[in-house]
Amino acid sequence: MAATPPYSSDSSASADADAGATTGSGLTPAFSPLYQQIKVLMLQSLQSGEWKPSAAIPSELELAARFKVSQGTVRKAIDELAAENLLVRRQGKGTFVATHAEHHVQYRFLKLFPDNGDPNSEGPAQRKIIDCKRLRASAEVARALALRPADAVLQVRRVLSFAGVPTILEDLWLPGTPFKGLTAERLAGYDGPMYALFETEFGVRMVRAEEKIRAVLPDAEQCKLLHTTQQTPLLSVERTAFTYNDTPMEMRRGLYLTDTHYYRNALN
Amino acid sequence: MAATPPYSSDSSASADADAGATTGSGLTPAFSPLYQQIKVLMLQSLQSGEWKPSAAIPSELELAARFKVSQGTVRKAIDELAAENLLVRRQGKGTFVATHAEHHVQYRFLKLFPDNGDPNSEGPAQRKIIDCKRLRASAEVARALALRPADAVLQVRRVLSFAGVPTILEDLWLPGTPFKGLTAERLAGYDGPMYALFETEFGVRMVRAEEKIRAVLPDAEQCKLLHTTQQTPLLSVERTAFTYNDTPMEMRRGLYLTDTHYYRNALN
DNA sequence: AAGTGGTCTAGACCACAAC
DNA sequence: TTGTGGTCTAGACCACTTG
Repeated sequence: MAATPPYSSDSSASADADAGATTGSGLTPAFSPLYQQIKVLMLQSLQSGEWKPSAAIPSELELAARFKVSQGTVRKAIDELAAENLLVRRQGKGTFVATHAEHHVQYRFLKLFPDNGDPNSEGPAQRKIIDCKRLRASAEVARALALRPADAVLQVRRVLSFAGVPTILEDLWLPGTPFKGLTAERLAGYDGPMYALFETEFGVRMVRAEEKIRAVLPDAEQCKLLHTTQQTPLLSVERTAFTYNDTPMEMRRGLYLTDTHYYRNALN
Repeated sequence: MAATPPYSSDSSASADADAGATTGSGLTPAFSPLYQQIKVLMLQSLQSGEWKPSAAIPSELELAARFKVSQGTVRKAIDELAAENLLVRRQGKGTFVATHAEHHVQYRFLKLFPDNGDPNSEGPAQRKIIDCKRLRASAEVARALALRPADAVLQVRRVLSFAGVPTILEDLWLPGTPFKGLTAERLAGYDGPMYALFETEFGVRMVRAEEKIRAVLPDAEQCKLLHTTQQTPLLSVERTAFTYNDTPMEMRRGLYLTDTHYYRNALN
């Protein structure tokens, strides 16, 4: 890029791939700025495993040289990836691939907090795997995971307790193929967040998620596991988690007891 | 800034105020980059009403001249303000002060959606003011609004219906002083979002909010207003909304019926 | 054609961390 | 001292909107 001016027709941003600033098909000029093309290339490095969770990526100057653009342009690409929580910048040290492990908050996607608002006040959660079995996807699960109906899925049921009090009952479903080999023992033996295990053991990194929340009453079995009554209303939290490329990789349904905890959300 | 180098001790970013790059009190050097100081100055222009909701702010070059910095520096300040939804950029037209009115989504802070996920499918909500009265703040409300207990507050109760079905029952409390003159008639006569009325009539712009969500069972009165039974679990959504400077300006408690709707949340 | 935001560059220098 | 991210600048040019 040092030789060719920006916005020129020669917008080959890298040696191995031409992202193409304009995919002119007549409709929708689809102009894409250079830093967006760089971002796509970096996303590929993340997805392919070239850059692994918690590892440092090349320095900005190195990347600028590799992609033949200025440092400012790769900075803008990194800025966006950092804003999406895919990368973490550390001044003086480098830029690192984000991870669900070694994250100072244990559960990044868990929005349930004790009434006093301080998750540290109750210590780490106790986890108990109730069940983990292989079965065929129901219509609902298949839709959520973009599978064919009756494809193999893994189903896990577990209970989370805080200060010894059962508070969350979770059922979750994972696509069978990427998670082949996952067992109840494997889950029980791991002491970090589940999403951290997915990263290290199966190379699946959850990037974002969506939740649908409702108020419900539990059935008899759910009551027993949560030590509560059928008259106690619970939060039903249905989550779909995605890897790169918006690929759904987990469907989860949680029942939250909210007598001593609440679901916190920030609106901007 | 054109004459003095960056990071110099003469970091007076504007003619009328010296934001001071370092408030050196011995501890915590508190280094603040230039664009952050610019951001603070722009925040003051927003807060003081110099720049009003939906109006255009000066162009980047004008601001650069006013603050005696480069265009890139004011861009970075604007970038952050836009990321916080305080400003909206429109290429070719200018940068505008964000507003709760004329926003293509009617209720920016309302996260309840119909099961099909499309809020347009059910048309606009019907609003009915049940009550609007002046009273003294309870301990809980006083705490949430940072008032003294027994200070005057306004209490409003209303019901929102979708397709004719009562779905949300809301109680909300506003500090008496800033909202002096607000009446049920005033609320009922306005057809835009409540937060838009707050902007135009009282000069109060809600900037962000926090919600605490629980599952609850309604009492008899709540049941009547929502046309439901005491055995139907509801979402209790407790919201505190803030203006500039993190000043709480509204406390609200909503009861959401979630048999045909759900609360949607995006996790990043 | 003029004005506004958006992109890109090259270079200088600061803050922070590690050796 | 070196290397990394972070800030700031000045200038060129592109994309979009409006007259």
